[in-house]
Amino acid sequence: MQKQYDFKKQELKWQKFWEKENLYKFNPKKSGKIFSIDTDPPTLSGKMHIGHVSSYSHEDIIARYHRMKGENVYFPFGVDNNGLATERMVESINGVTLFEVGRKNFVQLCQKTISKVLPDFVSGWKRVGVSCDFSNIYSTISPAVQKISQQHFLELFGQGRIYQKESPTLFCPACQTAIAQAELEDKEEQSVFNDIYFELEDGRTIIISTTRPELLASCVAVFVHPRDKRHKDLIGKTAIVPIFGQKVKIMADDKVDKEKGSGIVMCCTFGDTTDLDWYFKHNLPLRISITKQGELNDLAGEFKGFSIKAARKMILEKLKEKGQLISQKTIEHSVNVHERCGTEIEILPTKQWFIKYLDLKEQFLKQSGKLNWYPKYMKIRLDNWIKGLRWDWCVSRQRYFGIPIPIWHCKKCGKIILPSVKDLPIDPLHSNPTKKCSCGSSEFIPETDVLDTWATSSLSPQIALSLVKNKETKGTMFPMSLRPQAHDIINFWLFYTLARSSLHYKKLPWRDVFISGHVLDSKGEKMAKSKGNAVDPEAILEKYGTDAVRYWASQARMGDDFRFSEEEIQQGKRTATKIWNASRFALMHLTNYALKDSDAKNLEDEDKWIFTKLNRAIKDYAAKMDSYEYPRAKEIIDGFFWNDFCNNYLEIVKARVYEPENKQTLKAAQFTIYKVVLGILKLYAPFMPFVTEEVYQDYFRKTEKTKSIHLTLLPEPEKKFDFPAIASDFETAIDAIVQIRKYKSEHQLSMKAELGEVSIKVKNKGKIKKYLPLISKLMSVKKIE
RNA sequence: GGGCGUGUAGCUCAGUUGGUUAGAGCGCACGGUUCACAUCCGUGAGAUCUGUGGUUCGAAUCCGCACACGCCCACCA
Repeated sequence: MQKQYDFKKQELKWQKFWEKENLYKFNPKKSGKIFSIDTDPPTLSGKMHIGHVSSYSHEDIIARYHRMKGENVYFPFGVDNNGLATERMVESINGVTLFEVGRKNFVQLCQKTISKVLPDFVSGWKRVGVSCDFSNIYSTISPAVQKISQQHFLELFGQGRIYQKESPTLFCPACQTAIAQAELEDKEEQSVFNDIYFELEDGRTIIISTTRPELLASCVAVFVHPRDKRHKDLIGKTAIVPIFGQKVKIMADDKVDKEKGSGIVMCCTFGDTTDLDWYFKHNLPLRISITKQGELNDLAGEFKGFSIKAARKMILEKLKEKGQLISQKTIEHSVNVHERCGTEIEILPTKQWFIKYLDLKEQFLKQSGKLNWYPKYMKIRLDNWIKGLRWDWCVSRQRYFGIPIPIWHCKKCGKIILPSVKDLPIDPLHSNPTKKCSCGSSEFIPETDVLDTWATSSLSPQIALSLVKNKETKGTMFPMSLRPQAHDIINFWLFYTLARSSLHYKKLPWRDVFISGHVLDSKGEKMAKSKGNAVDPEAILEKYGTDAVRYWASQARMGDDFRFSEEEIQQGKRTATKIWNASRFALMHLTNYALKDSDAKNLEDEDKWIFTKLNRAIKDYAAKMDSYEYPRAKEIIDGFFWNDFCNNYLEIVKARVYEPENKQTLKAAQFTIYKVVLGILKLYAPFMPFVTEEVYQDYFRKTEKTKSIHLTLLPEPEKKFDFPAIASDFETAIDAIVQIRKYKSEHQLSMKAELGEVSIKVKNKGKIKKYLPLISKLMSVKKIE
């Protein structure tokens, strides 16, 4: 063994070893309880960030723990390379836009680019030591996954839960697609609040304040608050919209904010979601003046063809000319933007496909209640979201690189034609139905929309399990054991998966849900590229090694965001070095020692003490791990290893192994060292898989036989090594040692200094009488009272 | 506006079902080792447990209120 632990060399070596040995390959035939993880497939959008390192470390600690408990762990890996995010990546890598190259070429380019970047992408996860089965990974755009997704779509169609409807939809003019409620994000924007005169039919004038004057052409009503005394007499009157001249009714609705502006508000189809509510509630006419491209249309007359922003400026100028713009003031307000591109969303009537599920809110809430939530309070977040749902799930997207909606429309009678399941996956653009339409026509119009990525990701348990080839085993694996994920996508991934599982199987998708947090910068602020405070995981892994970084990650409390801390990583590195070093030192004394259970007969009290402590640590550790409290488990093993084992046990046993009084006591010490070091390594293995493997391979493999520490079983508390009474007495002896050390420290003496004449007072002298010779020898003290 | 969470040593965090002197790591001070440790070990200082009112023989822990911070949702004309 080399003199110093070279993490770079060793980590790479063991990573390759695991891969070569297919160590983490799932074996469906293996006996034992299955622990299956619905791994979150990272989005193939370039680089792994520090948050990935953290969250996959968490999952991996859990996976490794269960594997070492003897469970058959199914820990699959997939990449999400379906949809808008991938399109954007492909565009930026290749320096083209999809509009330039056309749909067919673009899809090909996507496939090509994906296969190019995938190996590098996956290697990042391997470097983090994630023990997924990388021999068989899935991709959400693969034909197999397309088939699963389309098949489930057809199933919902059969249930009557898929419908297409022209309906006001959240629409992103930049991405040219419909988006879902969950894809909205708030953005603080500066805007101008414009006070505009409206004339009434009876000649009076009112003032209306708006930030969106370009929508005047879409104005369909004016609202006041029903209990606003100032405007009571306006209700029922008719106003004339400036410039465009349409006559609109003035109505009352209690959603109007009396304090805002003049307390009179115009309703346009559609300026925001309130307009939408009013449109439905008051049965208002539809006046759309904006196109999907974000320009004004015919209805806007002279402003047709201008962008929203340009038109806003022009209309304001015209109002000014006419004397109808009274005042303007700059305000900060938040607007709804598309989370993928930051563009302000519009509400436009478009034809979209929906999954009907608003009627199932109660059922979803019930399912949420049946899940085991870690931490518990995250359930409330999901429940609030479910209660607040207002729209059915819009699953169609007007994108190119996605899973096609498997539908044709008959050109003659308009009937919807579905493919049969055995022909899936299909792209209606490139294939035709196998039969004529019932009306006799054989001409079809393909559906051009693709499915929202969440419509596919929500089937992740089905996708993950599709990789399991053994049918019998697969049948027992749903619901899965665990869904690990971050709290930011509870409303997306977690909810949608729960909903799909409910719709298709009337079952929970998993038993447990584990929620992790985000990584903040060292000051506790959100990391963002724009702020320049993002941490590059490559550099950190390079500098400190994976074990050290995982050590930092494993301090994160479940559900909580936590800070990036280079100090904690350094602590991790120290721990890895200490594990390597202490093991090396301890095992140095075991050359030529062959483990024999009979050696346990001659255990000294310090051996019995450390065994008792180990038993305790094992028990506490397991309890914490079982409830996903790995930071606490790590603390337990840290304390046992560093304090009890290194600083106390090794220091005490040193003399015994250097100069043993007899063979029996030496062998008892060697027996203890063997067992305890191996125990420590195993307990650390889920956290620090590399350094523990290094020591295991170097010393234990030849005797333990199992080819990797990660395939061994965790130690269990053993009754024959439990000596509570002796341990308690021995603990008192250690207290006495502490008192002697204190005396020496206060007198600025070396710990080795001989205290011949000085007598030291210790507590509980009676209890530790039998240890006085040992203490006296260890601490070089003659007189102890 | 609604919901959730957090507030404990200079910093980051533990504190199980309320129970004798509130813990750890880092940092700090002092000392010792350097024949296991690109170090390590020891000793120590440092906390009116955010505030406030209550329940109790007893509260960091339970309850009410207030304040601060963070997040989610809604609003955002």
